[in-house]
Amino acid sequence: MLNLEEQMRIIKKGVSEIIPEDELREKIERSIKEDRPLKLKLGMDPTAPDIHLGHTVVLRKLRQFQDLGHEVTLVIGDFTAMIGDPTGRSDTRNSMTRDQIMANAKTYKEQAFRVLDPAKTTIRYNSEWLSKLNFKQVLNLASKYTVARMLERDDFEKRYKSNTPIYIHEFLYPFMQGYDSIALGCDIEFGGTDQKFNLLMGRMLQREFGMEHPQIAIMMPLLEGLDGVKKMSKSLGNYIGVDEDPNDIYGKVMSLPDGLIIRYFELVTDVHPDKIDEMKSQMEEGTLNPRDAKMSLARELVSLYYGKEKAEEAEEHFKTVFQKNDIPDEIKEVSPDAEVLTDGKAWPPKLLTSVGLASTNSEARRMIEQGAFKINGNKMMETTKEIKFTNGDVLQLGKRRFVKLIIK
RNA sequence: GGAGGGAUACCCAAGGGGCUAAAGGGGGCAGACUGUAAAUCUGUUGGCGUUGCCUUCGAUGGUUCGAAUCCAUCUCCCUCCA
Repeated sequence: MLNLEEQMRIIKKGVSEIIPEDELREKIERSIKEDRPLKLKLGMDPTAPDIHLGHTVVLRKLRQFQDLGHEVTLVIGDFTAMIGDPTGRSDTRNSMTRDQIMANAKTYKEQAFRVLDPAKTTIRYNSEWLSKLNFKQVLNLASKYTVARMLERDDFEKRYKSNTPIYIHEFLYPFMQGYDSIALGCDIEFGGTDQKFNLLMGRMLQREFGMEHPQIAIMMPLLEGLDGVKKMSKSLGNYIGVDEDPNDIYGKVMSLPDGLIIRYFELVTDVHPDKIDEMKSQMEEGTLNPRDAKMSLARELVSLYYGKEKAEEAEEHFKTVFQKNDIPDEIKEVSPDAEVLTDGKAWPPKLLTSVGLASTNSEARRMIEQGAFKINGNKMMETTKEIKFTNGDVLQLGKRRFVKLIIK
Protein backbone atom coordinates (compact mmCIF):
# COMPACT_ATOMS: atom_id res chain seq x y z
CA MET A 1 0.00 0.00 0.00
CA LEU A 2 1.13 3.50 -0.78
CA ASN A 3 1.76 5.84 2.11
CA LEU A 4 -0.73 8.40 3.31
CA GLU A 5 0.48 11.41 1.35
CA GLU A 6 0.78 9.51 -1.91
CA GLN A 7 -2.72 8.12 -1.49
CA MET A 8 -4.17 11.50 -0.64
CA ARG A 9 -2.60 13.08 -3.70
CA ILE A 10 -4.28 10.59 -6.00
CA ILE A 11 -7.54 10.67 -4.08
CA LYS A 12 -7.92 14.42 -4.10
CA LYS A 13 -7.38 14.83 -7.79
CA GLY A 14 -10.57 15.95 -9.47
CA VAL A 15 -12.86 15.60 -6.46
CA SER A 16 -15.17 18.41 -5.69
CA GLU A 17 -15.45 18.01 -1.94
CA ILE A 18 -14.39 15.68 0.87
CA ILE A 19 -16.30 15.89 4.14
CA PRO A 20 -14.38 15.90 6.40
CA GLU A 21 -10.91 15.61 4.98
CA ASP A 22 -9.06 15.16 8.26
CA GLU A 23 -11.16 12.13 9.17
CA LEU A 24 -10.42 10.67 5.76
CA ARG A 25 -6.73 10.96 6.51
CA GLU A 26 -7.26 9.18 9.83
CA LYS A 27 -9.16 6.39 8.11
CA ILE A 28 -6.41 5.89 5.57
CA GLU A 29 -3.78 5.92 8.27
CA ARG A 30 -5.66 3.24 10.21
CA SER A 31 -6.11 1.24 7.04
CA ILE A 32 -2.37 1.32 6.36
CA LYS A 33 -1.52 0.44 9.96
CA GLU A 34 -3.98 -2.44 10.17
CA ASP A 35 -3.41 -3.43 6.56
CA ARG A 36 -7.15 -3.39 6.03
CA PRO A 37 -8.69 -2.00 2.88
CA LEU A 38 -11.35 0.68 3.24
CA LYS A 39 -14.92 -0.15 2.35
CA LEU A 40 -16.23 2.21 -0.28
CA LYS A 41 -19.80 2.49 -1.29
CA LEU A 42 -21.53 3.77 -4.35
CA GLY A 43 -25.26 3.49 -4.68
CA MET A 44 -26.83 3.29 -8.09
CA ASP A 45 -30.50 3.49 -8.81
CA PRO A 46 -31.26 1.21 -11.70
CA THR A 47 -33.83 3.62 -13.05
CA ALA A 48 -32.33 3.84 -16.53
CA PRO A 49 -30.70 0.96 -18.33
CA ASP A 50 -27.43 2.56 -19.37
CA ILE A 51 -24.36 3.97 -17.75
CA HIS A 52 -23.20 7.19 -19.33
CA LEU A 53 -20.08 9.29 -19.07
CA GLY A 54 -21.58 11.22 -16.17
CA HIS A 55 -21.61 8.05 -14.07
CA THR A 56 -18.05 7.25 -15.05
CA VAL A 57 -16.75 10.34 -13.27
CA VAL A 58 -17.51 8.66 -9.94
CA LEU A 59 -16.73 5.15 -11.16
CA ARG A 60 -13.29 6.23 -12.31
CA LYS A 61 -12.56 7.70 -8.91
CA LEU A 62 -13.59 4.40 -7.32
CA ARG A 63 -11.30 2.59 -9.69
CA GLN A 64 -8.41 4.71 -8.47
CA PHE A 65 -9.23 3.68 -4.92
CA GLN A 66 -9.30 0.06 -6.02
CA ASP A 67 -5.88 0.46 -7.57
CA LEU A 68 -4.73 1.76 -4.19
CA GLY A 69 -5.96 -1.50 -2.68
CA HIS A 70 -9.37 -0.54 -1.36
CA GLU A 71 -12.65 -2.36 -1.88
CA VAL A 72 -15.82 -1.19 -3.51
CA THR A 73 -19.37 -2.21 -2.79
CA LEU A 74 -21.73 -1.29 -5.54
CA VAL A 75 -25.17 -1.03 -4.04
CA ILE A 76 -27.86 -1.58 -6.60
CA GLY A 77 -30.86 0.27 -5.30
CA ASP A 78 -33.47 -2.26 -6.30
CA PHE A 79 -35.54 -1.36 -3.26
CA THR A 80 -34.98 2.39 -3.40
CA ALA A 81 -35.73 2.43 -7.12
CA MET A 82 -39.29 1.68 -6.22
CA ILE A 83 -39.42 5.19 -4.78
CA GLY A 84 -36.81 7.03 -6.77
CA ASP A 85 -34.36 9.57 -5.52
CA PRO A 86 -36.06 12.96 -5.36
CA THR A 87 -32.69 14.72 -5.57
CA GLY A 88 -32.82 17.62 -7.99
CA ARG A 89 -36.19 16.63 -9.26
CA SER A 90 -39.09 18.94 -9.77
CA ASP A 91 -41.64 16.15 -9.75
CA THR A 92 -42.22 12.74 -8.27
CA ARG A 93 -40.63 9.84 -10.02
CA ASN A 94 -42.79 7.11 -11.37
CA SER A 95 -42.12 3.91 -9.54
CA MET A 96 -40.85 1.00 -11.51
CA THR A 97 -41.74 -2.62 -11.80
CA ARG A 98 -39.54 -5.33 -10.39
CA ASP A 99 -38.74 -6.68 -13.86
CA GLN A 100 -37.60 -3.34 -15.21
CA ILE A 101 -35.41 -2.81 -12.19
CA MET A 102 -33.74 -6.18 -12.44
CA ALA A 103 -33.15 -5.83 -16.17
CA ASN A 104 -31.56 -2.44 -15.64
CA ALA A 105 -29.49 -3.76 -12.75
CA LYS A 106 -28.03 -6.40 -15.02
CA THR A 107 -26.78 -3.97 -17.63
CA TYR A 108 -25.53 -1.63 -14.93
CA LYS A 109 -23.38 -4.37 -13.54
CA GLU A 110 -21.93 -5.24 -16.91
CA GLN A 111 -21.29 -1.67 -17.86
CA ALA A 112 -19.85 -0.67 -14.48
CA PHE A 113 -17.17 -3.32 -14.91
CA ARG A 114 -15.91 -1.49 -17.95
CA VAL A 115 -14.46 0.90 -15.40
CA LEU A 116 -14.28 -0.97 -12.09
CA ASP A 117 -12.05 -3.89 -11.18
CA PRO A 118 -14.39 -6.87 -10.77
CA ALA A 119 -11.99 -8.61 -8.40
CA LYS A 120 -12.30 -5.77 -5.90
CA THR A 121 -15.98 -5.10 -6.33
CA THR A 122 -18.90 -6.56 -4.45
CA ILE A 123 -22.41 -6.14 -5.73
CA ARG A 124 -25.22 -5.90 -3.22
CA TYR A 125 -28.90 -5.19 -3.58
CA ASN A 126 -30.43 -2.98 -0.95
CA SER A 127 -33.70 -4.89 -0.83
CA GLU A 128 -31.58 -7.42 1.06
CA TRP A 129 -31.81 -5.35 4.21
CA LEU A 130 -34.37 -2.65 3.48
CA SER A 131 -37.21 -5.02 2.80
CA LYS A 132 -36.72 -6.54 6.26
CA LEU A 133 -37.11 -3.37 8.26
CA ASN A 134 -40.32 -3.16 10.20
CA PHE A 135 -42.37 -0.09 10.90
CA LYS A 136 -40.88 0.35 14.33
CA GLN A 137 -37.39 0.47 12.90
CA VAL A 138 -38.48 2.90 10.22
CA LEU A 139 -39.96 5.16 12.86
CA ASN A 140 -36.74 5.01 14.77
CA LEU A 141 -34.85 6.16 11.68
CA ALA A 142 -37.36 8.86 10.90
CA SER A 143 -37.14 10.27 14.39
CA LYS A 144 -33.55 11.32 13.78
CA TYR A 145 -34.40 14.22 11.52
CA THR A 146 -36.88 17.07 11.40
CA VAL A 147 -39.25 18.23 8.70
CA ALA A 148 -37.81 21.73 8.82
CA ARG A 149 -34.34 20.43 8.06
CA MET A 150 -35.68 18.25 5.30
CA LEU A 151 -37.36 21.26 3.75
CA GLU A 152 -34.06 23.11 3.76
CA ARG A 153 -33.10 20.95 0.85
CA ASP A 154 -33.14 23.00 -2.27
CA ASP A 155 -35.18 20.61 -4.37
CA PHE A 156 -37.82 20.05 -1.71
CA GLU A 157 -37.99 23.74 -0.94
CA LYS A 158 -38.55 24.61 -4.58
CA ARG A 159 -41.23 22.03 -4.97
CA TYR A 160 -42.90 23.10 -1.78
CA LYS A 161 -42.92 26.75 -2.79
CA SER A 162 -44.07 26.10 -6.33
CA ASN A 163 -46.95 23.96 -5.15
CA THR A 164 -45.69 20.72 -6.64
CA PRO A 165 -46.56 17.76 -4.51
CA ILE A 166 -44.01 16.15 -2.25
CA TYR A 167 -44.98 12.73 -1.00
CA ILE A 168 -44.03 11.53 2.43
CA HIS A 169 -42.25 8.51 1.05
CA GLU A 170 -39.91 10.84 -0.83
CA PHE A 171 -38.82 12.19 2.52
CA LEU A 172 -37.88 8.67 3.46
CA TYR A 173 -35.51 8.23 0.56
CA PRO A 174 -32.46 9.76 2.28
CA PHE A 175 -33.09 7.48 5.27
CA MET A 176 -33.04 4.42 3.09
CA GLN A 177 -29.84 5.43 1.40
CA GLY A 178 -28.39 6.23 4.80
CA TYR A 179 -29.45 2.87 6.13
CA ASP A 180 -27.50 1.21 3.31
CA SER A 181 -24.40 2.73 4.85
CA ILE A 182 -25.35 1.35 8.27
CA ALA A 183 -26.05 -2.11 6.92
CA LEU A 184 -22.73 -2.23 5.12
CA GLY A 185 -20.72 -0.33 7.70
CA CYS A 186 -18.91 1.54 4.99
CA ASP A 187 -16.02 3.93 5.40
CA ILE A 188 -16.59 6.22 2.49
CA GLU A 189 -19.60 6.92 0.36
CA PHE A 190 -19.30 8.43 -3.08
CA GLY A 191 -21.62 10.47 -5.20
CA GLY A 192 -22.03 13.55 -7.32
CA THR A 193 -22.16 16.96 -5.67
CA ASP A 194 -25.94 16.75 -5.83
CA GLN A 195 -25.75 13.80 -3.43
CA LYS A 196 -24.30 15.85 -0.58
CA PHE A 197 -27.46 15.75 1.48
CA ASN A 198 -27.94 12.01 1.10
CA LEU A 199 -24.29 11.25 1.81
CA LEU A 200 -24.28 13.34 4.96
CA MET A 201 -27.50 11.72 6.07
CA GLY A 202 -25.71 8.39 5.93
CA ARG A 203 -22.91 9.80 8.03
CA MET A 204 -25.32 11.20 10.59
CA LEU A 205 -27.30 7.97 10.84
CA GLN A 206 -24.20 5.85 11.23
CA ARG A 207 -23.19 7.99 14.17
CA GLU A 208 -26.69 7.72 15.65
CA PHE A 209 -26.43 3.96 15.34
CA GLY A 210 -23.18 3.89 17.25
CA MET A 211 -20.51 3.71 14.58
CA GLU A 212 -17.35 5.15 16.02
CA HIS A 213 -15.91 6.34 12.72
CA PRO A 214 -18.81 7.26 10.48
CA GLN A 215 -18.43 7.45 6.75
CA ILE A 216 -16.67 10.14 4.82
CA ALA A 217 -18.51 11.76 1.94
CA ILE A 218 -16.59 12.20 -1.27
CA MET A 219 -18.32 14.15 -3.99
CA MET A 220 -17.36 14.32 -7.61
CA PRO A 221 -18.30 17.18 -9.92
CA LEU A 222 -21.32 16.67 -12.09
CA LEU A 223 -20.48 16.33 -15.73
CA GLU A 224 -22.35 18.63 -18.05
CA GLY A 225 -24.16 16.93 -20.89
CA LEU A 226 -24.18 17.61 -24.61
CA ASP A 227 -26.03 20.88 -24.18
CA GLY A 228 -23.12 22.13 -22.12
CA VAL A 229 -25.24 23.41 -19.28
CA LYS A 230 -27.39 20.80 -17.60
CA LYS A 231 -25.95 17.74 -15.94
CA MET A 232 -25.66 14.69 -18.09
CA SER A 233 -28.65 12.49 -17.62
CA LYS A 234 -30.64 9.96 -19.49
CA SER A 235 -33.91 11.73 -18.93
CA LEU A 236 -32.60 14.98 -20.38
CA GLY A 237 -31.34 13.10 -23.42
CA ASN A 238 -28.01 14.90 -23.31
CA TYR A 239 -25.85 11.89 -22.52
CA ILE A 240 -23.14 9.76 -24.05
CA GLY A 241 -23.59 6.14 -23.04
CA VAL A 242 -20.55 3.92 -22.56
CA ASP A 243 -22.33 1.20 -24.46
CA GLU A 244 -23.21 3.31 -27.47
CA ASP A 245 -21.96 2.70 -30.96
CA PRO A 246 -18.39 4.02 -31.43
CA ASN A 247 -19.52 6.29 -34.26
CA ASP A 248 -22.20 7.78 -32.05
CA ILE A 249 -19.82 8.38 -29.17
CA TYR A 250 -17.36 10.05 -31.50
CA GLY A 251 -20.05 12.17 -33.11
CA LYS A 252 -21.63 13.19 -29.85
CA VAL A 253 -18.29 14.27 -28.44
CA MET A 254 -17.76 16.41 -31.52
CA SER A 255 -21.01 18.18 -30.86
CA LEU A 256 -19.94 19.34 -27.41
CA PRO A 257 -19.55 23.07 -26.95
CA ASP A 258 -15.87 24.03 -27.07
CA GLY A 259 -15.88 25.23 -23.50
CA LEU A 260 -16.30 21.70 -22.23
CA ILE A 261 -13.30 20.13 -23.93
CA ILE A 262 -10.86 20.54 -21.06
CA ARG A 263 -13.40 19.54 -18.44
CA TYR A 264 -14.11 16.31 -20.27
CA PHE A 265 -10.42 15.55 -20.60
CA GLU A 266 -10.06 16.06 -16.87
CA LEU A 267 -13.09 14.16 -15.70
CA VAL A 268 -13.52 11.25 -18.05
CA THR A 269 -10.19 10.38 -19.69
CA ASP A 270 -6.85 9.01 -18.53
CA VAL A 271 -4.89 11.75 -20.26
CA HIS A 272 -2.08 13.08 -18.08
CA PRO A 273 -2.82 16.42 -16.36
CA ASP A 274 0.34 18.00 -17.83
CA LYS A 275 -0.79 17.12 -21.30
CA ILE A 276 -4.21 18.62 -20.60
CA ASP A 277 -2.66 21.85 -19.33
CA GLU A 278 -0.58 22.02 -22.47
CA MET A 279 -3.64 21.70 -24.70
CA LYS A 280 -5.44 24.29 -22.64
CA SER A 281 -2.76 26.93 -23.08
CA GLN A 282 -2.32 26.08 -26.75
CA MET A 283 -6.02 26.63 -27.32
CA GLU A 284 -5.86 29.93 -25.49
CA GLU A 285 -2.92 31.05 -27.63
CA GLY A 286 -4.73 29.92 -30.73
CA THR A 287 -2.07 27.45 -31.79
CA LEU A 288 -4.38 24.49 -31.27
CA ASN A 289 -7.69 24.44 -33.11
CA PRO A 290 -10.41 23.45 -30.61
CA ARG A 291 -11.80 21.17 -33.27
CA ASP A 292 -8.58 19.15 -33.24
CA ALA A 293 -8.58 19.03 -29.45
CA LYS A 294 -12.12 17.77 -29.58
CA MET A 295 -11.20 15.15 -32.10
CA SER A 296 -8.49 13.81 -29.87
CA LEU A 297 -10.96 13.82 -26.97
CA ALA A 298 -13.38 11.81 -29.08
CA ARG A 299 -10.65 9.39 -30.11
CA GLU A 300 -9.53 9.06 -26.50
CA LEU A 301 -13.01 8.22 -25.26
CA VAL A 302 -13.84 5.72 -27.96
CA SER A 303 -10.58 3.89 -27.43
CA LEU A 304 -11.20 3.81 -23.69
CA TYR A 305 -14.29 1.70 -24.23
CA TYR A 306 -13.67 0.06 -27.60
CA GLY A 307 -9.92 0.16 -28.24
CA LYS A 308 -7.69 2.14 -30.58
CA GLU A 309 -8.77 0.45 -33.76
CA LYS A 310 -12.46 1.26 -33.36
CA ALA A 311 -11.51 4.81 -32.43
CA GLU A 312 -9.69 5.29 -35.70
CA GLU A 313 -12.57 3.83 -37.63
CA ALA A 314 -14.98 6.17 -35.92
CA GLU A 315 -12.74 9.10 -36.74
CA GLU A 316 -12.63 8.11 -40.40
CA HIS A 317 -16.38 7.78 -40.45
CA PHE A 318 -16.77 11.21 -38.92
CA LYS A 319 -14.39 12.79 -41.40
CA THR A 320 -16.13 11.36 -44.43
CA VAL A 321 -19.61 12.19 -43.32
CA PHE A 322 -19.27 15.54 -41.61
CA GLN A 323 -16.06 17.13 -42.72
CA LYS A 324 -15.93 16.16 -46.37
CA ASN A 325 -19.68 16.01 -46.59
CA ASP A 326 -19.35 12.71 -48.39
CA ILE A 327 -21.57 9.75 -48.25
CA PRO A 328 -20.44 7.20 -45.65
CA ASP A 329 -19.14 3.81 -46.78
CA GLU A 330 -21.64 1.75 -44.94
CA ILE A 331 -25.23 2.70 -45.47
CA LYS A 332 -28.24 0.76 -44.49
CA GLU A 333 -29.91 -0.79 -47.51
CA VAL A 334 -33.65 -0.62 -47.64
CA SER A 335 -36.26 -1.87 -50.05
CA PRO A 336 -39.49 0.09 -50.03
CA ASP A 337 -42.86 -1.58 -50.32
CA ALA A 338 -44.10 -2.26 -53.82
CA GLU A 339 -47.11 -0.05 -53.28
CA VAL A 340 -44.89 2.94 -52.57
CA LEU A 341 -42.50 2.45 -55.43
CA THR A 342 -44.09 1.24 -58.64
CA ASP A 343 -42.26 1.05 -61.96
CA GLY A 344 -39.35 2.91 -60.37
CA LYS A 345 -41.51 5.91 -59.58
CA ALA A 346 -42.56 7.17 -56.19
CA TRP A 347 -43.91 10.21 -54.41
CA PRO A 348 -40.87 11.48 -52.47
CA PRO A 349 -42.47 12.17 -49.06
CA LYS A 350 -44.03 8.75 -48.90
CA LEU A 351 -40.88 7.04 -50.07
CA LEU A 352 -38.82 8.77 -47.37
CA THR A 353 -41.29 7.71 -44.73
CA SER A 354 -41.50 4.11 -45.85
CA VAL A 355 -37.74 3.87 -45.97
CA GLY A 356 -37.47 5.12 -42.39
CA LEU A 357 -35.79 8.49 -42.98
CA ALA A 358 -38.81 10.44 -41.78
CA SER A 359 -41.54 9.46 -39.39
CA THR A 360 -44.49 11.01 -41.21
CA ASN A 361 -45.21 12.21 -44.72
CA SER A 362 -45.73 15.70 -43.40
CA GLU A 363 -42.34 15.75 -41.76
CA ALA A 364 -40.74 14.46 -44.94
CA ARG A 365 -42.55 17.09 -46.98
CA ARG A 366 -41.38 19.87 -44.67
CA MET A 367 -37.80 18.73 -44.83
CA ILE A 368 -37.87 18.42 -48.60
CA GLU A 369 -39.25 21.93 -48.84
CA GLN A 370 -36.39 23.12 -46.66
CA GLY A 371 -33.90 21.63 -49.05
CA ALA A 372 -32.80 18.76 -46.82
CA PHE A 373 -33.35 15.98 -49.32
CA LYS A 374 -30.60 14.74 -51.62
CA ILE A 375 -30.45 11.89 -54.09
CA ASN A 376 -26.87 10.80 -54.69
CA GLY A 377 -25.76 14.15 -53.37
CA ASN A 378 -28.07 16.25 -55.54
CA LYS A 379 -30.71 18.39 -53.93
CA MET A 380 -34.26 17.45 -54.83
CA MET A 381 -37.24 19.58 -53.91
CA GLU A 382 -40.22 17.88 -55.55
CA THR A 383 -43.11 17.38 -53.13
CA THR A 384 -46.09 16.98 -55.39
CA LYS A 385 -45.22 14.79 -58.36
CA GLU A 386 -43.83 11.31 -58.48
CA ILE A 387 -40.25 11.05 -59.55
CA LYS A 388 -38.04 8.27 -60.84
CA PHE A 389 -35.69 6.34 -58.60
CA THR A 390 -33.09 3.80 -59.63
CA ASN A 391 -31.65 0.81 -57.85
CA GLY A 392 -28.73 1.80 -55.63
CA ASP A 393 -29.71 5.45 -55.27
CA VAL A 394 -28.41 6.95 -52.04
CA LEU A 395 -31.14 8.94 -50.33
CA GLN A 396 -30.11 11.54 -47.78
CA LEU A 397 -32.40 13.52 -45.55
CA GLY A 398 -30.69 16.15 -43.47
CA LYS A 399 -27.02 15.84 -42.69
CA ARG A 400 -26.85 12.47 -41.12
CA ARG A 401 -29.66 10.27 -42.28
CA PHE A 402 -28.71 8.04 -45.20
CA VAL A 403 -30.27 5.06 -46.88
CA LYS A 404 -29.40 3.07 -49.98
CA LEU A 405 -32.37 2.22 -52.10
CA ILE A 406 -32.66 -1.37 -53.19
CA ILE A 407 -35.36 -2.05 -55.73
CA LYS A 408 -36.36 -5.64 -55.85
C1' G B 1 -64.73 17.36 6.43
C1' G B 2 -65.50 22.80 4.44
C1' A B 3 -64.19 26.97 0.97
C1' G B 4 -61.58 28.58 -3.26
C1' G B 5 -57.98 28.00 -7.55
C1' G B 6 -56.09 25.02 -11.54
C1' A B 7 -55.21 21.01 -15.79
C1' U B 8 -53.65 23.87 -23.13
C1' A B 9 -49.05 20.61 -28.01
C1' C B 10 -42.23 17.48 -26.36
C1' C B 11 -41.69 21.19 -21.87
C1' C B 12 -43.06 26.09 -19.78
C1' A B 13 -46.95 29.35 -20.83
C1' A B 14 -51.02 32.86 -23.35
C1' G B 15 -55.97 32.57 -24.99
C1' G B 16 -62.66 33.06 -21.72
C1' G B 17 -68.00 31.43 -28.31
C1' G B 18 -66.44 31.96 -35.06
C1' C B 19 -60.57 35.86 -37.30
C1' U B 20 -57.31 29.37 -33.43
C1' A B 21 -53.84 23.71 -35.66
C1' A B 22 -54.09 27.43 -31.09
C1' A B 23 -49.50 33.82 -29.20
C1' G B 24 -44.63 33.80 -26.77
C1' G B 25 -40.30 31.19 -24.77
C1' G B 26 -37.44 26.65 -24.27
C1' G B 27 -36.18 22.23 -26.66
C1' G B 28 -36.11 19.45 -31.41
C1' C B 29 -35.42 19.39 -36.71
C1' A B 30 -33.74 21.80 -41.26
C1' G B 31 -31.11 25.64 -44.16
C1' A B 32 -27.12 29.36 -44.44
C1' C B 33 -22.51 30.36 -42.40
C1' U B 34 -18.12 28.05 -39.96
C1' G B 35 -13.45 25.21 -37.37
C1' U B 36 -17.38 20.43 -36.18
C1' A B 37 -23.19 18.21 -35.20
C1' A B 38 -19.80 24.77 -31.42
C1' A B 39 -21.53 30.08 -31.81
C1' U B 40 -24.74 33.14 -34.84
C1' C B 41 -28.77 34.08 -38.28
C1' U B 42 -33.23 32.20 -40.86
C1' G B 43 -37.06 28.80 -41.42
C1' U B 44 -39.91 24.93 -39.33
C1' U B 45 -42.17 22.16 -35.31
C1' G B 46 -50.40 17.36 -35.13
C1' G B 47 -51.84 14.06 -39.28
C1' C B 48 -53.42 13.33 -44.42
C1' G B 49 -50.93 12.56 -52.02
C1' U B 50 -52.23 19.47 -48.63
C1' U B 51 -55.39 26.07 -52.12
C1' G B 52 -58.73 21.45 -48.87
C1' C B 53 -59.90 17.59 -45.20
C1' C B 54 -59.34 14.88 -40.38
C1' U B 55 -57.84 14.74 -35.17
C1' U B 56 -56.09 17.76 -30.86
C1' C B 57 -56.64 22.25 -25.25
C1' G B 58 -57.52 16.46 -18.23
C1' A B 59 -62.16 12.66 -19.19
C1' U B 60 -67.28 11.97 -20.47
C1' G B 61 -71.81 13.98 -21.78
C1' G B 62 -74.70 18.54 -23.01
C1' U B 63 -76.05 23.77 -24.94
C1' U B 64 -75.12 26.09 -29.83
C1' C B 65 -75.43 26.93 -36.90
C1' G B 66 -70.44 26.94 -34.48
C1' A B 67 -66.88 25.15 -28.16
C1' A B 68 -59.95 25.10 -25.86
C1' U B 69 -63.61 29.00 -24.56
C1' C B 70 -70.53 28.20 -21.85
C1' C B 71 -73.16 24.11 -18.66
C1' A B 72 -73.20 19.19 -15.94
C1' U B 73 -70.69 15.05 -14.03
C1' C B 74 -66.04 12.74 -13.12
C1' U B 75 -60.46 12.29 -12.48
C1' C B 76 -56.03 14.50 -10.83
C1' C B 77 -53.26 18.70 -8.61
C1' C B 78 -52.71 23.15 -5.46
C1' U B 79 -54.06 26.83 -1.53
C1' C B 80 -56.62 28.25 2.91
C1' C B 81 -59.61 26.56 7.07
C1' A B 82 -60.70 22.11 10.37
